[in-house]
Amino acid sequence: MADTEKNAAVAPAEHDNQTRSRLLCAAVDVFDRKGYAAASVREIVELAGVAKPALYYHFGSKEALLTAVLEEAARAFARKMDAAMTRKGTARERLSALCTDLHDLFQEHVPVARVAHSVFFGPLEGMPKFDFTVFDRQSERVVRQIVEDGQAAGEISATASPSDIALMMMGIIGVFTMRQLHYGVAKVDLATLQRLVGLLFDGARG
Amino acid sequence: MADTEKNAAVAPAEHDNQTRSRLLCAAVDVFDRKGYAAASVREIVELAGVAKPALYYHFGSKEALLTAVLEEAARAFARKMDAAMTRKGTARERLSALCTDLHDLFQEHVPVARVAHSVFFGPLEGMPKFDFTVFDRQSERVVRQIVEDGQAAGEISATASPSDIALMMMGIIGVFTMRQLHYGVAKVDLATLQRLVGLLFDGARG
DNA sequence: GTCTATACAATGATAGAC
DNA sequence: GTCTATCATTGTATAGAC
Repeated sequence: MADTEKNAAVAPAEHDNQTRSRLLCAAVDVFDRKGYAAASVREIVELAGVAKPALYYHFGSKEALLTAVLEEAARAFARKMDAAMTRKGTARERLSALCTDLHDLFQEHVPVARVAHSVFFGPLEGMPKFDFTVFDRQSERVVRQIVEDGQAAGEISATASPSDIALMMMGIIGVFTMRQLHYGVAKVDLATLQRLVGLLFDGARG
Repeated sequence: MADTEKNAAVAPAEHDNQTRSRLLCAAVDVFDRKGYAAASVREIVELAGVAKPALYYHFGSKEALLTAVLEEAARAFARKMDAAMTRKGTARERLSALCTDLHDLFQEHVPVARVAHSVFFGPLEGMPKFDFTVFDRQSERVVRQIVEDGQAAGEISATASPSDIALMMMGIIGVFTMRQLHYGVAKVDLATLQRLVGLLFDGARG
């Protein structure tokens, strides 16, 4: 009873996650275009080129499929944030680089980012249990760290509130992200992004 | 044939828009909790205490019901923005007041604001045709006007880009709005809001 | 204007063969 | 692991009485 299903070879589950990844890819596309609630499993499996039970075999439910998409997105986000944490340079340079990194990350994965964004701003009921505050907490943690380093180096006023500056950075990140993911509004290019960080440092007063 | 239905009195349609307003109110509540796509007309009419055909008599479809909600929200938003445009004071005071006004507007109508926010960040397909850029354009227009007035009065650096400052303001508005409408993240209080505007003027450098 | 009763399509999920 | 065939449920919308 213990070795009834592992009598093949050394590889336990090496057949092909091709079906699984095809389903994930199709799910992102349909969730993005229709929204999670309005997306039908029928359309997802047709786009993936598999039958319906394959989805339920690999994920168990439509809800679990969305969870899998979000968890993969959260891991990619966390990797970028960790990289931003250890980068060297002035606070201004590091915050600019953080914005550029996030800009590039979202640009490379627009559909996934749109799904995550949409679910984050969507309703609570009928949604999978997913702690979206990880994005917020990770962002704030990294920005606060950079700000405190900048204060220690004398680049940022010692009397300034790190959490206020972190909020301003979240605002900058929010505004360019929104314009990157939402159709119909003009995108913020990288040069403008750099100027916004500069404006936060230097002030509008002049 | 011309006067077959207006032979009653002077009042043409004064019976009671009670059913209509009850439906609008119930729609906001259900759209907020379930999201537009997952909201069922059955739940809406039950909450409103009317039967299903009453909804289709007054609005024609579930989609038109959402449109009615959004249009009312857009009118309330436009009124606040017009008021902010004509307010007197320094640029700093006017931008602070603008933030406070929007904060209060959203606070008084959290469910409606959540619905509008959710649809704005939601999918395109299956949604009513609604030009969400009116919010963006109105905000930018008002902020730019205040910034240009501030530059003319010497309160804001003449070399600063009005559109950059407008983007920063949109970021501030975005970050406190997001934290006001989304459950699970700490709200930004009014005092912090004032400090953020101050930070935009004075800069983090100190 | 508002109701009861219903038409009819589409949904998420499963049983059982292979 | 993947399929065909099917289930029970729920969805939006409407016909017709009052």
